[in-house]
Amino acid sequence: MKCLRLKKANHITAALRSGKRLHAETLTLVYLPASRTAFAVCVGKKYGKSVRRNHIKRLLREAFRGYAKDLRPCRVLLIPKVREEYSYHAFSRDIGKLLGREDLLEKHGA
RNA sequence: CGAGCGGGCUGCGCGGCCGCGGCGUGCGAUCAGAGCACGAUGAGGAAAGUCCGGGCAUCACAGGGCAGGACGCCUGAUAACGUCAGGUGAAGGCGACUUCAAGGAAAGUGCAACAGAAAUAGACCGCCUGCCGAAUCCCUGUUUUUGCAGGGUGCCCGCGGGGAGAGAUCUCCGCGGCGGCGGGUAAGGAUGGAAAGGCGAGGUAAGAGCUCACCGACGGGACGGUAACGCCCCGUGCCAUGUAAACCCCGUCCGAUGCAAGUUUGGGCUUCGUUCACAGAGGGCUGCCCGUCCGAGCGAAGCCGUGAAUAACGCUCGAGCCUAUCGGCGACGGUAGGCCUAGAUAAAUGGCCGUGCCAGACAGAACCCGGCUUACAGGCCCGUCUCGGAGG
RNA sequence: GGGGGCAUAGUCUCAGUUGGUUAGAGCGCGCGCUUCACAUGCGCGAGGUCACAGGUUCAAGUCCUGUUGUCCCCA
Repeated sequence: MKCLRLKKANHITAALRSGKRLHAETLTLVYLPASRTAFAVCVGKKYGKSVRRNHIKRLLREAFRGYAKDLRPCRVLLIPKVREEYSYHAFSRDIGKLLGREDLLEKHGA
């Protein structure tokens, strides 16, 4: 799971510049095919104070974790949309929907 | 029973599955890593605001003066403090108790709008009193002014008594009013945050600390207390308002910068230097001055930019925590025993299910401590505590 | 993480003296005049919890303390 962290600043800016953007009800997902799978979450100050921001990041990581194993190698940014309430279920459902639509998930066992 | 006051504690619990941070052990084994398994461990009372105080680090071993800043009843605690404890005083509350940046306004300067007669100082009204009823007022001239001269307007009202006169009326005295001028006074006066100690009595023409009692103020002395201060006695007739979170004075304290401090390792370029001495420029040490250091020994300084806005160290054992005991009213300190309790770097604590009354407030470590301040759902405990009601 | 600044009318730009009684100016907005009409010009007018909460003072936009928002700097 450690290897999934996307840290390099230039990687993030490259993904933001030339990656493909997918929109869902609760979040925006940006991805760029790469040799290794890595992801990052974007939660700035506009989402609230530190406790609230940390909570959003945890929910996003937890939701993405469920799909990481089956993902084709690419770099992914997760950007939530500002709203009153956040939940694990909504994030998980939307990530699954977006990844399935782009056919990024390998058929497990195929 | 009701309403309060003060103090303290806690800050969802349990079970299951999946997942995260660094650490240890083992496996693994590379150019360097990584990865896997197991184990214990992993946010707060405020981690927050960054308002104070320290440690620590660099600048110089932390220097002198000015400027600047902070604090301000007393005593103590402490590494230190603007914090804490115990007291003093003042204000508030029936009370338990609470609150207070609480030195100096006779060292000096500034400010005090509006209102009000008057604002740090006085006489507008009023009160009392003396003289007067062309008192006065207006104009002109003159004079430094007071004033003087001339002209004009104009000669107060009521009551009582006496006198003169035939009467109309005139005149004198007393009292009162009205008015004019002068003097006394600071009792009273619509204001104001503040009005020349307060209140009562005596006193007086009216008044006034003018005199007296009480209270207050000021000065001196005795006693108690380490002290702030308290209390008592004596004296002074009483005199200078407020503001120092205005400048200021007095006392105490403060070097600057802050872990993005700073330390370690490697590359390139430029500049300086010629080993001593002197001088000048520059830079650092604080805003200024002084003073001082650097400017070297084959190095130094500056810049660039790569590793690298992903290196390592600093980075967690510390004025540490827990228990017992002793000293102290207490803050706190001593002794003994025990314990090791996050160290991340886009940054770790979450998700789902079950369950317990309710879906659980404020909120997330970033070098570390001591405080302060601010935010906070709910729950629990303590007290010879206070007030009110009822019963015995 | 650490250090520092700012907040006054309408998401505008700013004054406001040593605390003093009515918080002003420009642009904008509204109305009227001018024009055939518009622009310009002229006149009049509205519009303020001085970011919020306490305190000092007789009196606070101003002084002090806390809170909130916003901006800048530091490897």
